[in-house]
Amino acid sequence: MAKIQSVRGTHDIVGETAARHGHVVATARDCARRFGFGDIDVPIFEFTPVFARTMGEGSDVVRKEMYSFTDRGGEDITLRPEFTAGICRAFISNGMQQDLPLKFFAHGPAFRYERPQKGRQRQFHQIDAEILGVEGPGADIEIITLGAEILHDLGILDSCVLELNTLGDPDSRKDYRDALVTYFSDHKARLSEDSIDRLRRNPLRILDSKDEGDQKIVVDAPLMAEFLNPESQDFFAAVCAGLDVLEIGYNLNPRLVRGLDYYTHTAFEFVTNALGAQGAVIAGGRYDGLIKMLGGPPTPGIGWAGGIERLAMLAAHAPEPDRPIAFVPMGEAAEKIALKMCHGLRRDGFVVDMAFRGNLSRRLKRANKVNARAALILGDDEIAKGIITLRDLDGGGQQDVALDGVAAQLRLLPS
RNA sequence: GCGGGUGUAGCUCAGUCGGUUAGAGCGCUAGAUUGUGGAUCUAGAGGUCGGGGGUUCAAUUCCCCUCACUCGCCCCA
Repeated sequence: MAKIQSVRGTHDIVGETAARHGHVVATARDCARRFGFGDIDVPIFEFTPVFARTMGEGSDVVRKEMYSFTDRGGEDITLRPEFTAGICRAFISNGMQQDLPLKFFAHGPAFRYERPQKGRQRQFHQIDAEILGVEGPGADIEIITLGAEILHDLGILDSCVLELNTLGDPDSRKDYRDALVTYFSDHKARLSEDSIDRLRRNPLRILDSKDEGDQKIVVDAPLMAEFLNPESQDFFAAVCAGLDVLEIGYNLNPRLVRGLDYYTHTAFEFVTNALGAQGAVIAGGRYDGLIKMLGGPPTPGIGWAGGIERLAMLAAHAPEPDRPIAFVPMGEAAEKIALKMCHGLRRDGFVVDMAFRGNLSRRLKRANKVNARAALILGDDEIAKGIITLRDLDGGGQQDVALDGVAAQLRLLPS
């Protein structure tokens, strides 16, 4: 490593990118609050079993994508590859079952050791929403609606499609899985290598295979719908009906699946075709068996995660921040007065930028660069007269303003 | 983890069929304008041509390895 560089799959988030990321998070959090979600912040690392158990020992993420290490105390630790497991662990650790139902919003970095691509980094950032303790389809409707509304607020709902499916309750799901294994085993000879592997580890995922040969076999595979018991059918119908009422469009996709056993009922993904292979921008589902599996009280849950990098790439530019006022002191006496005046203006709510160096010309150039609305120029001349020069950087004119009238005069500037 | 593409200035990119001091635009610094920005003009700084090794009289250019980015697969947000 001749030149110091960031670790593969990690990126510095600066400037325009930082503004866009901030915009995604702010928009999502604001939206989540309107839906009654409270903030939660859980540790960035957990004991490895928290993730290994919840995501499934056989899943790719656990088998080969986790950042796991032994810490100095000998503990087996893993950087979070997702949010759900940590939030469920926090729910158990803090005895929150008394407060059900609970609705949480979280955001922050997550880590997966994957081959990086655009929209897929090793350190990436997610927004996350979870509803715990609601058995009925109302939670499914609300969590999906929240996702749609965030996309709407970001201005990208129209470029996304909501893919929707149900896995049914555990009984339906098990019956279906068995039927699939039987069916695909009969066609094993013609399945791709990947899918033969999936047959053992995660048969539902064969439905989602992109291999052409697999797809020919999948066409005639049994459908989940045939295995849904009446309760599961009613549940899914209620979810769809709720989305219909809210006029949230969706595409029923019987091949959208979740491999792990504690997933039940609703599975969904908001997908875009604008990001190549990394099309899922918000995805989630119901995980009624998860908290029990972690050793907590049996508690239903549903949630989703959204990729901030992906959302930020799709979303329109972040709104322009408030334009600053540039404060330009000339000379030592002015510097002293400026220090105090700047502070006062900032306390009054103005955005004030004061360059730390440079002559008048230099500082006005900087003012221009930071898109300042106006400049306040204070030199010996002004001090002698007890005024300050207010220069309108849009119009170009300037005027003398009494020192105690600056705030009032600044408010008069047309934006 | 598998298969392909790409790495030249802070940024976007030319270029060298292997040959003396590697270029442009934008940006940056300074001056024209010692207290007045945007525009213009002038000058300047900035590159171990991603890194290492090999072939060669000579490598930024050809070969190998490696690192990073990127496209697809896998997986997923």
